[in-house]
Amino acid sequence: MARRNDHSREQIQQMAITAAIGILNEEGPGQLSTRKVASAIGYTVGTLYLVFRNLDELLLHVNAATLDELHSAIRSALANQHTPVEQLKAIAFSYLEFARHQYARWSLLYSHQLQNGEQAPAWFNDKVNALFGLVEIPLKTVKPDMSHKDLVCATRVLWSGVHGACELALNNKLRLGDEVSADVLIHSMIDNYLAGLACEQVTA
Amino acid sequence: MARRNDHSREQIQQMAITAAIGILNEEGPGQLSTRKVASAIGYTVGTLYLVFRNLDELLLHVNAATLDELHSAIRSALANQHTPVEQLKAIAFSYLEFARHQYARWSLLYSHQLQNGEQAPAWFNDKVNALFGLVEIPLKTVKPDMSHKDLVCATRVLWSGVHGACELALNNKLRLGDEVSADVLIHSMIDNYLAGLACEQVTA
DNA sequence: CCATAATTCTGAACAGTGTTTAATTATAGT
DNA sequence: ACTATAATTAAACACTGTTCAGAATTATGG
Repeated sequence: MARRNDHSREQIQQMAITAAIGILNEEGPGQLSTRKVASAIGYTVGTLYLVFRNLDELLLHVNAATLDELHSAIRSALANQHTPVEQLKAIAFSYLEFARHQYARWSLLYSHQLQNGEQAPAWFNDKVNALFGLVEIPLKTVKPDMSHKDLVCATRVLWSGVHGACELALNNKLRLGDEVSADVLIHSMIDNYLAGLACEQVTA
Repeated sequence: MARRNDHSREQIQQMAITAAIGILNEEGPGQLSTRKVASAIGYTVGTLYLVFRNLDELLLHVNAATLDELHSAIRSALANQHTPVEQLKAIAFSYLEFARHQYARWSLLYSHQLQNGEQAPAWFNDKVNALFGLVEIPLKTVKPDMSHKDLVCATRVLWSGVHGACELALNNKLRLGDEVSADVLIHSMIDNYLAGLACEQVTA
């Protein structure tokens, strides 16, 4: 059999992405394979390679969908907060919550590396930049006299700091006792880093 | 052929670990396989499974060796620093340098997850704790009135913060411009977090 | 309406992976 | 010397990502 023409290429693409996300959520990253995705959408592997260059490209689209969901999760968490510090914490904790509840997809965001030194496409990088933008807005309110360079720097410090705490805490790599949790780490990180920025302001 | 008895189990174990490190350094994590390690030491896969339970256990030993090297790299960087803040920065920057120069092994430290929810053995966790201990010493000098809980917390915040900055910067996930680098992020992170801790002290 | 061209899709193949196990061989003990 | 024991291999199993010849269907042109 061949030439069913049941779905367009775009439809098959979207079906594959959805199926991959399903497998990721229900069976974990180790169980995701091209054959499994293909059979989940009622096709064979060959068809998958007609629609994606390789598995890497499929995963890139899965990651794009994840970035979109993370973006809207953060935006809705942001809606109820008014002071900039509360906003920054809302971002951090919705990030942590997302990592906890969508662990497989969240970790794929970082574990997935493009091969052969290929660059992610621009539309993908735009999604990443949009996320950093969400942090930059309240940060600029906290310290309006910041240069652009300092704003970029502070944004990345907060992002990678919170990310590192999430990653290591959720992977049990921090040898935390009962007293300290990821939440405590993030509170301390944000409070003290922002306090540090404020101190500088006084002495400058 | 069989029963050569050329090496003891411990020798084969050590040869395999060394060979795995070599492959990791020269060909990258994607090229590491049981057959390759086995042939590099002049044996077949079966012998490897006589000496390690599985590939996971071999990688655990590779990681243990990496932790040891990281420990001694930090200790030698620490030797020339005298003020606690300089010591904390020396730790952070030798961590960054280690990540840059031993990237494959450094990332294996975090990407390698034991399967089936198995726990790392105690002797491995001791090595991790020893690293955190290196941070705790100068941190306690900076702020001697800290509770144990606060010390554990601050240590992990600094560690995961610096780690997150290294990971994301080295993986090009931060969309940094030309102005900002991993070094700048780490300086900002440590300076402001410590300044934040100091501010608290005044107001408390 | 029919022949031909173009496309979709499959199924099998390839080279690789981790892991297990039967069989073989060299050594050690009696 | 003979046997029991331990070391080692080679082959197998079930999987992986990827490619590709060919089959089957649709679309096109005369």
